Amino acid sequence: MKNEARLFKSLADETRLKIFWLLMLKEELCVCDIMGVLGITQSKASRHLRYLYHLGWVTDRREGVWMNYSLSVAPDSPEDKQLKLLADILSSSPEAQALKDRLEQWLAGKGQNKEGSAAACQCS
Amino acid sequence: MKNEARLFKSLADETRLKIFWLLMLKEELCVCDIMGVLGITQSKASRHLRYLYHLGWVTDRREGVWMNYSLSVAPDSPEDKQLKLLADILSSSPEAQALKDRLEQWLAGKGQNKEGSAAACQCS
DNA sequence: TGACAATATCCGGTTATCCGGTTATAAAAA
DNA sequence: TTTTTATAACCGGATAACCGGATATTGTCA
Repeated sequence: MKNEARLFKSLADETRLKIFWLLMLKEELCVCDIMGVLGITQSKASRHLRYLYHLGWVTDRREGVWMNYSLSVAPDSPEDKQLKLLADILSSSPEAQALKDRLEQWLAGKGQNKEGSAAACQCS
Repeated sequence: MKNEARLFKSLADETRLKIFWLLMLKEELCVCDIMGVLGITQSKASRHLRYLYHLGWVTDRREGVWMNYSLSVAPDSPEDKQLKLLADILSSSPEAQALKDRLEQWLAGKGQNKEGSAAACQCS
């Protein structure tokens, strides 16, 4: 059952849990979005995203300089059920609601400057 | 979301996962059952069981010298749904099936000697 | 009471995890 | 080509997790 334990280990870190939550809310986010919304260092954001990537939880999509991440579970797969349950658990947390607000605020601010272009990442 | 992370951390250890699985199969087991079926030291079995106890996943019931543990989730509670999903995930593992066999074998062997008494724990 | 059996806790050693800071890579822009 | 920007990988150091063996605790029985 080593695989199963490893699966849960990926959910056992608060930062990774928040990243899961953000990606369930938004579909696709770049590293600098995660950094900005969670207020963490680039090193930390990237490290956890690669961790999830190597486990197969997320896929990456390059868009010029930006690396976009999104959840990569097939609909109706066991992983999909697990994610739905995870969303259930997280959504009842007040902290998760606050994060949702911060995400929307962040994305709105991003849309203002250079709304024609792909993105405007005023990181730090 | 610290609480949620801690919750998943309790599932992130292979031994604890196996203990969960055994308790889902049998309802109530003493420490020496866990030791015997999993082939682990007494120290290890007891430590993980206390860990789960302090998290509220299991309850203990003293029966003379023996300490019996059982899952303590209320029916239809969020934790109950989590456990059902956990059972789902684990049951598809071949290792889990093997464990189930070993458990039945162990319990059968236990019933033979002293079948009138509460138990006969030929530990080690 | 003393001896014993099952379990809990303590001790130290090893390993894994997480972090910030730094450096390397890759794509765009100048 | 050089520079800049976004990201990935690497490097110690601090902390936490896990383990086996030893010891303490608790209940039972003679």
